[in-house]
Amino acid sequence: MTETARGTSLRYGTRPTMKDVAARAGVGLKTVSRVVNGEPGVTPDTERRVQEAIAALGFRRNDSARILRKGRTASIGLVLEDLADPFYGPLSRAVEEVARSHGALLINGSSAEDPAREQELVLALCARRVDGLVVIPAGDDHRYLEPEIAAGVATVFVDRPAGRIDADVVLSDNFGGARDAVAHLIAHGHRRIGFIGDQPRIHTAKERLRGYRTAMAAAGLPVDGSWVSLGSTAPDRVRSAAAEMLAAREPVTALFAGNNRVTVTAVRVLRAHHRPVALVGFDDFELADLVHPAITVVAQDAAHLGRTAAGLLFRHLDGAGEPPRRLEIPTRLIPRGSGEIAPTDG
Amino acid sequence: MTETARGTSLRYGTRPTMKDVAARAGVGLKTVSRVVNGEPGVTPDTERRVQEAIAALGFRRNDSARILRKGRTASIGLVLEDLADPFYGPLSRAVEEVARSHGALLINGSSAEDPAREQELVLALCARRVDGLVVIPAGDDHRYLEPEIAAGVATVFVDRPAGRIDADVVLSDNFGGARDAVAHLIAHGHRRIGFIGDQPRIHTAKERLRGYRTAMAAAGLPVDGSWVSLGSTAPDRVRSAAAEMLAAREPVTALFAGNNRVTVTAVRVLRAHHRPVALVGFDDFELADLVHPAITVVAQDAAHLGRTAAGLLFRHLDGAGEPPRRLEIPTRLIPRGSGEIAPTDG
DNA sequence: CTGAAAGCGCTTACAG
DNA sequence: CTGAAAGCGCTTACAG
Repeated sequence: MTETARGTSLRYGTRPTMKDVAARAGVGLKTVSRVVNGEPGVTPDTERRVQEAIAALGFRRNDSARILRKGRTASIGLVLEDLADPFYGPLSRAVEEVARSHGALLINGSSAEDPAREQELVLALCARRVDGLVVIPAGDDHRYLEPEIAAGVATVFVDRPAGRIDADVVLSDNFGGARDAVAHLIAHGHRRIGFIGDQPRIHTAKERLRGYRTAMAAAGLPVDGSWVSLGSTAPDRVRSAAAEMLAAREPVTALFAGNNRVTVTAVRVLRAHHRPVALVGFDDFELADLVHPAITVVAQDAAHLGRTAAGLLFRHLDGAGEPPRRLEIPTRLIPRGSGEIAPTDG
Repeated sequence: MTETARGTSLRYGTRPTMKDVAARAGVGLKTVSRVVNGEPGVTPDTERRVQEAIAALGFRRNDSARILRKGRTASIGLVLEDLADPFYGPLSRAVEEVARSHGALLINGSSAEDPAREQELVLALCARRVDGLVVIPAGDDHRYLEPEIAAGVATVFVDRPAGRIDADVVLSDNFGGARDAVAHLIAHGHRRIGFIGDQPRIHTAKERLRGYRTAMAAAGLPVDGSWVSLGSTAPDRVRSAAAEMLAAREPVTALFAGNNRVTVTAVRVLRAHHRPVALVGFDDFELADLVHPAITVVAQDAAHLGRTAAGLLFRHLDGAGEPPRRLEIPTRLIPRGSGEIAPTDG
């Protein structure tokens, strides 16, 4: 714990290096490297001396230096919309587990649904030389990533496809799930069904709208323009969209909510409404079965999305030279009550 | 896009360096460094030539090399229990925002409540030379961190204190919140109140138990041993603990649930129970107001915890040589219905 | 079994 | 305004 003859120290803010360990143990640098990395070819006696020096100095290998020399950083980046959103927590954790099983760390960042911030984050991660990227894109033009991908940064998009480049993508079956949800409402007798979704520039919103329209068309039902409302999922916007559909001369008798945030607000609006209205929401959430009526949802498996994307990423890093793929994860309709309410004509 | 005379290339997996840019632009290395870092002292013409070379080669500065030379990595580590837990999402996001405002990236890891995994993660982050650490500890002995802290890794513990070392910590007022919750139930007429909490080695569980006991004692109420059950928060364990308390000869008339996972299971158990039982839960959650009866909770502000911890961390990194502090974030009782149910004697 | 030299891609300190 | 040399802390390739 004291200074060595060669000036090595535990001074605050200064860390011992392999050189310091070598000097203290009276061996060469390479021998220290061998011990630290568990390489063979060191006599037990030498090894002991090196270990003692390591312990005495509190040495810990500087992985930044190692990374610079080796080329691989053993870290991957995950860019998503918002770490605080309950949909992305399980997705993140799943990516982390896969990374961990490959000995890699995870650097996480939120784009806040801002394309400029997404790009800034992604390029910062590339500058750190992450081995790969899992991206839930906010923007719709990812040509800025082309040089990085060409330089070897494995990249997989999740939840939404990449824009204007050819890259791996793992999606939920947004179209099929939405179609099933709306078909379910139709099967329960509804003819006037409203859809409140996220901003139309978001891929999932577009796909879910397409599912809605397809189900309506398949049943031979017309879609009144006032039944569809895409935009921000902020409570105020959703609230007024729902209020409008419910107050029309011929009001909707059922609502299809385009994601979990919309569903939560829709539940609050319907609770205050004078007449029962059916509801199916895209995305499951905790306690959906305890609300009254329990909420029928189209569940997507966020952890499955994350696991699949990370798996694809590491397959690339392990050298599989496969062309970009598009994988789709199925969704599941879970009837719980709110989606089975019969239409009540106003 | 073609090879230069000096062999620089866009070959897959190989990235151009400043040296390549310098060669192509016909300038020295230091000039490229100046342009890349926006340093003054470069003529417009030279700058243009360098920029052209950068664009042509698709150069992006390697921050690993930069970090090695500069000493600071501009990244901090966050070790928590489980990224998928809704309590940690907002906390993470808050830490990320503070890091971002200081130009730092966030490396995230889940300990899965395993002390060995916590240590492994923390030391891996130290080896990467993160500038600082925000730790939600799983273990209760953090002496392994002493050399790292001495070497200058700023460290702040959140949600639970560090074990056997003196370090900054930001906590919720677990004791006060629990005491308020139980006092609330007592004020509504309850005398036999059960407490189901997390494993007793976890600091928050101990503190909340202390709050429970203090409130009971303050009201002059005895606590029967069978009314307190600490352990895993897995649904099965919680379910049987609750069932036992409700089936006793003199059953509890109210439950205090020690965290959000316990609360969720308690709600399910009570829903199936033949007689109304009051419930207050520690931790708020989405839709708590939509369940019937709406759930009375003691809310803690996870984002506030994260923001405070990260703020403290960067104050240290910015050179404030303050001694370790212990900050406490207040909790808030939110009455919604389940906590105001009167006792019904069996 | 052991170690000196070169180099990873940058920045720093200095000289022109 | 510009650049050659040294060095950050490791690993690689090689020689003894």
